[in-house]
Amino acid sequence: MKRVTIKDISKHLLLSTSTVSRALTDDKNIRKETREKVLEAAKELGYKPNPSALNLKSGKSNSIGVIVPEMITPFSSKILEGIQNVLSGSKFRVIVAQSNENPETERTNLLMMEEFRVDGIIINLCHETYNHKLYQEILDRGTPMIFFDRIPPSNLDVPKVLVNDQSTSTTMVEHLISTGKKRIVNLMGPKTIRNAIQRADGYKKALYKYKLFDDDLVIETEGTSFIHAKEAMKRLIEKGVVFDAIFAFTDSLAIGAMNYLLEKKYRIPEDVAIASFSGTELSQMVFPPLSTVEQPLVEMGETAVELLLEKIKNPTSKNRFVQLKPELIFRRSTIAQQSHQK
Amino acid sequence: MKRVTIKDISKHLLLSTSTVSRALTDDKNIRKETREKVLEAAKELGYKPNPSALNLKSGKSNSIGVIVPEMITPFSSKILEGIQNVLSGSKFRVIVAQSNENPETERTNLLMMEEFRVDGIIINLCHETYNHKLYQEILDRGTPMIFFDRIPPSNLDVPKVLVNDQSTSTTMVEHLISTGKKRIVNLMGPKTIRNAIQRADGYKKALYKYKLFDDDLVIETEGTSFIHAKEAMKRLIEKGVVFDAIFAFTDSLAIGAMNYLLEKKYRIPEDVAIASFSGTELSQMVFPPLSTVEQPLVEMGETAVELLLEKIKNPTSKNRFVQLKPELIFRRSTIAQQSHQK
DNA sequence: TTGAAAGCGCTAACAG
DNA sequence: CTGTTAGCGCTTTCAA
Repeated sequence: MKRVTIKDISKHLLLSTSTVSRALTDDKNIRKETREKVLEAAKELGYKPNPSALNLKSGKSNSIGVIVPEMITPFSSKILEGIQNVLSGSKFRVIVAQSNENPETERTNLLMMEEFRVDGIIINLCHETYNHKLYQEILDRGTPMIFFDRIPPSNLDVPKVLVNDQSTSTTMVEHLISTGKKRIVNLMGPKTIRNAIQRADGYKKALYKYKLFDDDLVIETEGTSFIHAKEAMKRLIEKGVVFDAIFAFTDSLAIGAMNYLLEKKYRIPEDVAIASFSGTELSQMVFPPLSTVEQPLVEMGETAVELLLEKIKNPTSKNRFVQLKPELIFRRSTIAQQSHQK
Repeated sequence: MKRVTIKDISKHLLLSTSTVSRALTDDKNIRKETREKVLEAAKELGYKPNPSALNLKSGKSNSIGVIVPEMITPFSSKILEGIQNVLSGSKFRVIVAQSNENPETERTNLLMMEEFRVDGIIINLCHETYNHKLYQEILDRGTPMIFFDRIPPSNLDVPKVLVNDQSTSTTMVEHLISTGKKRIVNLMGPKTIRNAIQRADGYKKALYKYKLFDDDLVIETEGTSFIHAKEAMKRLIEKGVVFDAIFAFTDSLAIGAMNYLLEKKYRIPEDVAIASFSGTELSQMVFPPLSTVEQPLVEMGETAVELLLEKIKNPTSKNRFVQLKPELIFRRSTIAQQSHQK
């Protein structure tokens, strides 16, 4: 019941606590046999270091805060998997908080992380600018922050990791064009998210190139849930816009749009092809499965921690900006199959 | 940059640290004006207590460990939302770990939580019995544990929270029967999960009642992902089993089965109706949307923390077993709509 | 009502 | 190579 401390070991072995500490910390100033004796006793007595004591001493909390906008989709889950890959077995623990797409909640989470004295924060924003000042303040007060996926504007000099939204979007939209589609909608997500704009830019580039662009084809959604996509599709159709394909900001939006269309008896992809951008299991969980830009999410998580550990070790290190390479996956939502009855 | 400590306040005010501490901890042995003076100075200087120091003193870590089998589906996300609802603004922080449906990883996570000296653990098992001994050991060593959703066998006396799997399953299956279905498959999930068996029992009860039971209709899956459902469906069909409805253990399994059938040109629900059990957004994200037993997941998370806080406050308190009431939601996957062209 | 001092578990500077 | 001592930030006796 009572935890074994370094003192217990020292009493047991008739040594001083400092000697025990030295053995445990692999200090050079100790005789080999002594160290071994201590290590053995530690194991025997079931000694586990007390993190609070370590933390008090070092002034660090040995924990890393991860703040994500949501955990409804498997997106954040994948990121966390990457983070845990790197951190498991290390002294660091992971504290997770969700902002529920609400910048005020994000603010609370950030302040909470600071109070907990986390050694660093890894964050995926839910609004591009809302908490901009706070990010700067936290950085100034000495907590390193790494941004991934939805990052702040470039006037904030911080380490970042994401995929190249723009050029990948262009490629995906070109794929749609290559299948013969001419009226491609961009279901672009909210303008308050940087990536939505980036991906829209990539989309535009492709459409300009093939002289297919039309303002009516770009439609903003109020949020990122599948419900927002349904609303947007409704608006679009009521407005009388004709379209034969959709390029959506995320899997959730693509799915919302697809379900709305299926309900209205559209055939996918014959009447309307759908492509999305994300890389979560969701794209394979719907029918027909979605063509999508698959981001290397686990790797993104891993990279984010690595950038953070770098910053923790050397706070004055240069702020790196890592771009990962996504993969384009083509599935049934954009490629018709020859039909055959069951 | 440097954190403000209680000492800084004491120097600033020419008081002793103990007085400052008293003011901050709402001790009665302090003059009102002194307290106010201290509080004001604390605010002015931007004082934030150092959790590590508190923890070292109290021997507690003021953190709560949450261990979930997966975060691919929004299930755990909802639970975490409930947990954060109760805990936000409290002194407790939440440490999350995923077991990836692997009992060995679960074991590692449990030991990690113990090393971190969490004040308690909230856990959703990934295997009914694998780590049974370890649960008991951790409890014996003094860390309270609350189990939710997938709970251990009843010979482990611990607080638990879940919904009534069995009787709710019966009701849902009776719904399928009421729509005229006679050959209802139970896609039951792995037998190593208690709830799978419970739900199967509920299913059987309904089928016995209406004399519809047939051993061939019960099919176990190897795991809980949508891929396992596809495999199971394939096996079932190859075996030549005739069926007109499916009752699935979870949303993921229901979705996997549905997609497999849609691919094979079955009509849902006309050829095969599908009902599931879970309560995540997933059931609404597919087409047709799934009829499902919607569990109050946020509430489940809230209840779990409350049970835990109770145990933390009073370790000898009786182990409560809370059953929450789920809601049956009927959607298009079991109820055909009159068809009309777009 | 306040201050001085001890101590939570651990590390590290300083002696020996 | 090992022991003594101080101190991280805070709470809590014990005295005053």
